[in-house]
Amino acid sequence: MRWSRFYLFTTREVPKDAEVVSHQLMVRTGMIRKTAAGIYSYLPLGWRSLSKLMAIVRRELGVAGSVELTMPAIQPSELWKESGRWAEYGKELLRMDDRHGRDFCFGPTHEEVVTDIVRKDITSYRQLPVNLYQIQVKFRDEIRPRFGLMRGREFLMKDAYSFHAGEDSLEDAYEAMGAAYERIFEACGLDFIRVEADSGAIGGSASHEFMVVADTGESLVLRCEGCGYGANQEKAETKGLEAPERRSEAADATVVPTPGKTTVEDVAQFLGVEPQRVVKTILYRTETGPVAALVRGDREVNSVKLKNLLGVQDLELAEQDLVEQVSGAPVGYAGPIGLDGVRLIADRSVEGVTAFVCGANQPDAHWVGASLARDVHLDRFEDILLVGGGDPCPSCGKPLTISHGIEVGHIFKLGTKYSEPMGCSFLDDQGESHPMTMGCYGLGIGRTVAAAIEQNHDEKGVVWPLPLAPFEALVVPLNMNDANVVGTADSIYQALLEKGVDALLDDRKERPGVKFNDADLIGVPIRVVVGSKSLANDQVELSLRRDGEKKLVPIAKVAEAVLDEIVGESPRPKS
RNA sequence: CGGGGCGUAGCUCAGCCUGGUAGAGUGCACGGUUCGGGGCCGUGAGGUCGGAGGUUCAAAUCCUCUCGCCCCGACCA
Repeated sequence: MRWSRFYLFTTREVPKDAEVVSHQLMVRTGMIRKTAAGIYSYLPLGWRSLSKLMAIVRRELGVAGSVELTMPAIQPSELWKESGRWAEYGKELLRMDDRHGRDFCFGPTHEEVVTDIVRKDITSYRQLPVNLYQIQVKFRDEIRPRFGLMRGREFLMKDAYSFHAGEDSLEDAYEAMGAAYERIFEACGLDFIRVEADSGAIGGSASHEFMVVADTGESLVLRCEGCGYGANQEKAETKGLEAPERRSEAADATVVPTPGKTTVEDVAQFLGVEPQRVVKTILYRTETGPVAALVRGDREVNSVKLKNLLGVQDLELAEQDLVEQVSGAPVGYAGPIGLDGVRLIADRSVEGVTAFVCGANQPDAHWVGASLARDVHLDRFEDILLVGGGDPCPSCGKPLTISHGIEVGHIFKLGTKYSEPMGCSFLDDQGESHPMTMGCYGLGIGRTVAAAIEQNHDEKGVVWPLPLAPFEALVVPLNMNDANVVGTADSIYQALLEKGVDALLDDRKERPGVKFNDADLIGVPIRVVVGSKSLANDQVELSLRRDGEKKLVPIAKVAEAVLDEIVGESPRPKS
């Protein structure tokens, strides 16, 4: 491709609405253009990188046994009503109606559509398993789209769905897809981790996320350096926290005034105890009534764990009125002692806490010297703890580290969540009908490319890993008025094309400085600079964007040398 | 959904408080110079000041409404 005929316009200015590097660079390099909030056009340079990723995805999913199709972006409400999600899915679902007043939505995901397809074709266990995928534009009406392609409203996603006669078959597909994801992200040169994720209250028996470690990531992941355990924060467990020092417990707990002390920190300081000795009582509202969650004062409740444990649909922090109604005191003074008519769920972190402090269920007062055994009767302790960095690993006990991650892929064992209500069933060898067991597998195309930039850039611009680079090599003639320079550059460019190298020729009549800066910005991995000085010795300059080291190469051997670099840059299989 | 901020040239922004001829840098066009890291000199084109209404002799500037965009928050008692 000749730059002068390509559609590629870089900018020096950083767009004011771009906060993260990947967004800034994608705009500055002319990869994307915002069309509306959270909605982007993919310009030619960006589309080339996205296409490279899509090619890798197609290749690896083929290996995993998934078959490509394309489903409609616009979906009829009937299917969503069948699965129940028309009512469940909130405002993120973009709904619309047609001229006849029929309801539709712009698909944020395609479980309903694919299930509808499969139930019409598959009737026997002999036809299973089935594994289908598509790469398609989706829409989720996010409250706050941000970070460019990282969290857009419209986005490109690969989504795959598998259908099985049973758990074993699902397990096979799940592993095959997980392995494919690892190959894909490895091919992209990404530093990623696979972590356990929450699989929700309904259906799913397992779920993993693929996270790219980056400070700009919006998710939190916990990892163990020791044994390789990894989980996102919603799912993460811990071996058990060290209990605060035991205290002998007085005969009775007493209520003390704590005027205006509504936070654990304030109460602990006011009473002169460690926050670990406070038991925190958090009230939630659910569709099955209020719930009180107990957690050690220095820790937080993991509401996802709590929600799963209770098996409820809705779980939200109780509003002020409900808190007063349930605890008889304003927010800040709830406690487990004498808290009637509310389900009490205690985290394991409170188990060993003796002589503790807790809210007295009356305004401006707390209990001190309370005892679990004497004052609160709890049958058991649950895991509803939000695990943090430093907590012991659940499998080996070493301290976990916490980091931000960008979720680039998510694989999920769905079970029969969709197949059952939608009647997607098959006959087994006994002639009995069963709903199919399903898996689904998502991979964010735009987000993965953004993550790759997030992880591969310097102060001058993008430093593309070769597999995702929009071009593999850039040929830069420095002086467009020098016929020899232009001619040599052109013949090198042609030679590269003949060898199958994805090459870009910067044939613009620009000053060298402009060309160098643009070259650094767009980050093409291999650069061939043709200048009159080295040309005098029949040499050109070859360098890699990654390290910038220049070496002189005879003109006749340039194409060969570029090929060598491409081979050298290609990811090697991990042993 | 709550709070805050911003909409002025293609882009980044001044001007608004204190009403009176629409500005800079960059980009773009043309000419010259330069030709290995966004060089220099000159000339020029380019703006319904987001939109509507109001106040005023006069509104980018003050008031009201509206649209768009951005940021923060949306929970730990």
